[in-house]
Amino acid sequence: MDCSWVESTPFDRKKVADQLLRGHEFARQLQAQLRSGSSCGGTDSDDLVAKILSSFSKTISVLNRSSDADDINGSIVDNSPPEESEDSCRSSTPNDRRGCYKRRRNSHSWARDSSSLVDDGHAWRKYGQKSIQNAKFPRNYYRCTHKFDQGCQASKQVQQVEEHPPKFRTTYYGHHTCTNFLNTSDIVLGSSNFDDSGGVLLSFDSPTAATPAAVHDHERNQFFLPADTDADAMARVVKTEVVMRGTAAAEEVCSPSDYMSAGPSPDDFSEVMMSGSIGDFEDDVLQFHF
DNA sequence: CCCATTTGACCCAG
DNA sequence: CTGGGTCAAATGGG
Repeated sequence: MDCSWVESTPFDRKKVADQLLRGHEFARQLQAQLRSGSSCGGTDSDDLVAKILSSFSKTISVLNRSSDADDINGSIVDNSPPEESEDSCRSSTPNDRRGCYKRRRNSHSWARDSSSLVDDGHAWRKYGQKSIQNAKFPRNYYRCTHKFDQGCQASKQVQQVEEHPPKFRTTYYGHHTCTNFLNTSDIVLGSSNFDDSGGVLLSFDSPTAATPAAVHDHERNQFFLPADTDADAMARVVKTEVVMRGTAAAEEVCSPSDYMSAGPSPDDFSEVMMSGSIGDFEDDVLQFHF
């Protein structure tokens, strides 16, 4: 229910809706190309990816300007000096934890289902476990090990959702800003896991898309990549999504204009992939939430 | 001794 | 008020 940015200005709202629709349309075209199988190395695909990137970059840029630097900025980068609310309240009154933490609000998240507990290449520290109502299995809460020494805001929840074919749902929140990766080379595009399962579902949810136009045409932007989608094509779509997310973080570090004009280099992309912990794609579903 | 996990209490959003 | 997310003391392993 957090749509403060939507209410900011009608001008921004229209801009966001326009850019989302553009991105949506480009994505649809890209999807068509992927399905027709004529995308390998084609300049059309690259062109579309560039357009999608541009649209979503602009969208994020507008969002970053419109929001009060709370949700989007705060959840992605903790570049700003950490407000000492945490420390102060902890040190002053150890037994009174009222107001000592903020519950995560509508931060970006994406979920993946897997049949086993796979290592995503990041160091996680478990900090909680809760039994969830109407759920057979407890939910486990993890944060990045480098939350405090590097201010990494990434966290994840893992919950077993099925027993017989064991199925674990991992939901990731926030982005890794830490630099500790266990094995980077294996994580990104180095595997042939793309083609041995039933395909991958990419779902770009938009919980903040209260914009009428956006909701109308953009309720759920899904890409289903068939099992025979080649790794290259898959990488393009995922790259699109990941760079989108990386953009917001990048804009905190460098200036938006830098990013917009130059665009992400392949190196940037690799780094974003890492920090997003988009790992191997052996699993069934990979789902993003914005 | 250090660090990760466990676990009950605490806190907040809905 | 309740469910769920987080904290932090206690505990255990290396």
